[in-house]
Amino acid sequence: MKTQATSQDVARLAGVSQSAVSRCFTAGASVSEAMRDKVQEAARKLGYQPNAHARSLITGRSRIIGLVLSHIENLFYPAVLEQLAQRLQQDGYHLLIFISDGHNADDLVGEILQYKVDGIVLGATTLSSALAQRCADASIPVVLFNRIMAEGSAGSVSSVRSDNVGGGREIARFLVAGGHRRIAYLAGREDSSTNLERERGFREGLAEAGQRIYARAIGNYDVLQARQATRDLFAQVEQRPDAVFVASDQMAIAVLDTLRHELGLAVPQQVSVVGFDNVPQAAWESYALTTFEQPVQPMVEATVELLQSYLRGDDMPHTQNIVIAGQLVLRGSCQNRHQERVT
Amino acid sequence: MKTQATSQDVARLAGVSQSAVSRCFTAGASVSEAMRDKVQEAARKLGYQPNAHARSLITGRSRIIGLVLSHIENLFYPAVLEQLAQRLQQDGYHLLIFISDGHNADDLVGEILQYKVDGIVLGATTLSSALAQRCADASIPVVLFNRIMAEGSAGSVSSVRSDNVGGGREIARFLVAGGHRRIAYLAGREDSSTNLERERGFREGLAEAGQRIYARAIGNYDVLQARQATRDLFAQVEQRPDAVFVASDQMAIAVLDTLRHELGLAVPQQVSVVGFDNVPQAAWESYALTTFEQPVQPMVEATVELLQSYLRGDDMPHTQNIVIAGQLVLRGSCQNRHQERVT
DNA sequence: TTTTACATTGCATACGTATGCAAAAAAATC
DNA sequence: GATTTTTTTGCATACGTATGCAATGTAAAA
Repeated sequence: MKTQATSQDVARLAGVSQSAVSRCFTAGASVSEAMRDKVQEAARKLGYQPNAHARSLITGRSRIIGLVLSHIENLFYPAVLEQLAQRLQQDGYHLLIFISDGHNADDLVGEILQYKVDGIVLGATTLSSALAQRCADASIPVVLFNRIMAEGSAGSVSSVRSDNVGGGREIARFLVAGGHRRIAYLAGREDSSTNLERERGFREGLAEAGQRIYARAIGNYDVLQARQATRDLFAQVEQRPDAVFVASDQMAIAVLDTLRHELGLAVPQQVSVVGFDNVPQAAWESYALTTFEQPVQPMVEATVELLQSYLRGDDMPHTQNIVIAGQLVLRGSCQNRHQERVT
Repeated sequence: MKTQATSQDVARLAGVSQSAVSRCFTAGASVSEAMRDKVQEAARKLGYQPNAHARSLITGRSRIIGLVLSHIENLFYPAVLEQLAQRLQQDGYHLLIFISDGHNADDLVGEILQYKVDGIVLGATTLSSALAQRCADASIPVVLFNRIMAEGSAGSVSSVRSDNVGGGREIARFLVAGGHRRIAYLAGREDSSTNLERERGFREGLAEAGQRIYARAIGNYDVLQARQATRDLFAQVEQRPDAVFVASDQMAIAVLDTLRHELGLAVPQQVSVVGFDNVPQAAWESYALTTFEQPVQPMVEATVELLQSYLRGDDMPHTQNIVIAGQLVLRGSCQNRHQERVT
């Protein structure tokens, strides 16, 4: 159980002072060529690595970003995690993971604060305004990823999300243009900002064409509930929906399977299905799900930019809500119903 | 930009010494009822949270575990990450994420050492023995997750993996028992321990029945390469394979899509397909993939146990290789071919 | 009451690094 | 060569906590 080498050890071996060693490992410090060589040589011999904790203690920055996730049922998040981690790593930051089960949010914020993280990304849970205020008091920037705060919350919490309203609207227009007349909506968690926005846009889009949601059920972003909701929506054979917009790809895939394998309905011939997210699995040929893309890479980029401008101490609006444009991705799960009417 | 409260601040407000505050936040320290109340009251008022970096500086433990991942294309890892993070969190540990692209392994180990992590879990990359030695020198326990070191490596590196050999063998027996006579193998990365072991077990199982691998191609655990490999395997119509064992579910799903939608072959009627991992997507009805389960929960549990016994300083064999038993999960992607022969 | 044991508290120090300041050394200017 | 300017280096200190040690207070035993 050896103990790791410290800058003191390196200094002793190299015959210089500890501060000289420190300067050799600090970008932009004033160090002569000879000194650098001596120190690096000694450091290499001892396998020295600066102690990040001691460093952060004195600099006041940990170069750690806290990422809060809840159960990652949503297939959208693995890619987010990977890209965010990779992007931050380029800049010398790293992600510390916190799993929220929805009940421990209070303890969780405490733990996060202990690590004196330089920033927090909330990926899959929402923060009560009290907790957000606590982070703000500690002057830690918080970015909500793919969600926004409930109305009227205190605290300076920024957010990055895709254009949920626009996406919902575009999907409505697309389905209407495709000749659908009985368009259903399968909701996610009713209180989530993603669901609220997508549904709002969807209703607007339908209204433009004088339509309304023909039938509605709730899936809570849960696969099993989505399956049950599908059974409910398509229970009465007469006048069943001819299209359904499902609030997430994850659920949409479950809907597709339920329609095809349990209810014996053909997609897209009898029912068109549209999802939201464009998770990798939506492209799998067996599903070929038409969906609205949430562009992970730009969203991650915006998140990192937001954090960094905080860290640089830029003067900027205290809180910023960034919306990233997405686009409809057309695949095989929808059909144009005009032709069949004509014939 | 307020600065966060320190134990000094709390001590001043509560009218006690800094050490008293420290003791109130240290489990098992000697503190009177009255003292605890005073301090907690003051701490609450100031929103005090102990500084984890200062703490780890003095205790020598960071309560951080480094998790190294490469590009998480493999659908097996999201569940691992979540469960591992959650399990460690229960014990007051947290995961710090490092993404390896295969080239930066050297820098990566340096960065990990800077954070003085209490342990390292290598999830999706392999470590050269030199780097493993470096961690061993720093007396940091390393656990390889789902992989083992190349032969003859130095360093004390433990591992947790599923029974790849047994799984391969069982799959071979199952396919043979199902009356298949032209059984193909689609390999993953040829130098990976998972692929080597699965293939070895598979060959053994076939040999028991006097069979051999009828055709073989390489997918490198990559979806696109797996698709190309599928085309190659099933190129000649005559005497094409009647079954294929694919080294990962991820690839197996791509194989299924290629067979059905590109080559027009019916699964399981014309070809049986077996995967490995039992990722959640294997259960989706459109694939219904027969596969060998790698049980995430027990593997995570074993990993945590291993780390903790190191941290407790238990006397134990310097390096331990734990194999977790899995089981074959039967779904619809395979068919028994005996009947069709009889008729 | 006196002695002994024990629980509680404060003092002082150490963990490993970064950085302001002054001293020293080197380079540039005259 | 003398002086000024610039670069390089070491000294000393601070970051926020945990902990050994001694001092104090309190309860138990005699």
